[in-house]
Amino acid sequence: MSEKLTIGKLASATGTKVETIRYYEQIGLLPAPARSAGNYRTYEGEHLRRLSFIRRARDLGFSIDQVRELMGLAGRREQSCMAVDVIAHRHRDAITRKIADLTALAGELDALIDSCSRNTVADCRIIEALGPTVDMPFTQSRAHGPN
Amino acid sequence: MSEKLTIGKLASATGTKVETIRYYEQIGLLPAPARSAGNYRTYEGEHLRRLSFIRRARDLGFSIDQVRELMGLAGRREQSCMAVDVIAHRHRDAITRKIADLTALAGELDALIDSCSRNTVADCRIIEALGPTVDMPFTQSRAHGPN
DNA sequence: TATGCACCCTCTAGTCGGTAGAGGGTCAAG
DNA sequence: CTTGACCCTCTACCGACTAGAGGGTGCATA
Repeated sequence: MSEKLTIGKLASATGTKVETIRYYEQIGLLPAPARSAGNYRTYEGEHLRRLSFIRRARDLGFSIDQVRELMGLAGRREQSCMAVDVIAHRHRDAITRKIADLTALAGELDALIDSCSRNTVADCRIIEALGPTVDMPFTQSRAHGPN
Repeated sequence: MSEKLTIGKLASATGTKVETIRYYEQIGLLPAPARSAGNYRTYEGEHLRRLSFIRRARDLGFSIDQVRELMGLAGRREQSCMAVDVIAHRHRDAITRKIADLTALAGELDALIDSCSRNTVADCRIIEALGPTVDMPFTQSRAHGPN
């Protein structure tokens, strides 16, 4: 039983912040460990395994709910892993969509940036492109000011 | 002065939710409008212009702080628009990074998904790849259960 | 033995950009 | 005069943490 860890050791072993570990315990993602005489959390190898799993899944962008699902499924070793596959695919699809969205956004921004003449704000095409009216954006508002 | 708008009209004119408009007022992004006798917000053309600007910038992914900056700059018409250009470029760079991160992630996920044999969880390579130990993930933990 | 320091504890509040709901008031039409 | 759409404020919630206050513990060193 030399595998006892303080929260700090577990944190550095998994590349997680101490606060995050306590947070995972609070939301029921990581089981509450035993406590020492001085009320310190004492983690075992099992916690290390679980937290590593959580970290890897999180690093791959799975949500906490997805991680919960994956961990639930991981325990049922004799069942089909189709459900696991489905979660992974869904996540992959979401990432595909996100990349497409960002790429479209990047295109729009590039057009905006290219149009900038780098002169004064008065004829800045970026500001122009953002505003609905071509001339006099916000000139009235200086009376009561932005913010 | 036929340009007076209720919050609902402003919302549908700009494709914003009513709650979001009130939120923008609360955080000082949109100036507080005059009130009617019945305490209704009464917006003018200027508000419409400002909110349209905000919406477009937000749709392009600028943060609220960036929108604040852009609006501050938009008023100073005689100054150089270099600062505007800088904000746009910074945002564009952030998006480039995000796309790269997501693309890398997608690659990792694809490898994971390809490796799935679609048999039982026991030999599911997805679960395996997530866990640090190849055998017996979480088998002890079923005693006190996940969550 | 005292003291210092790193580490741990709980509890609360803040981040970002809204969203949702409770519990009420206003306005115009029929 | 009632109905229903709209508006008001206030508060709490979402995800996934992060930060800080105010205190306790454990160990090494003087």
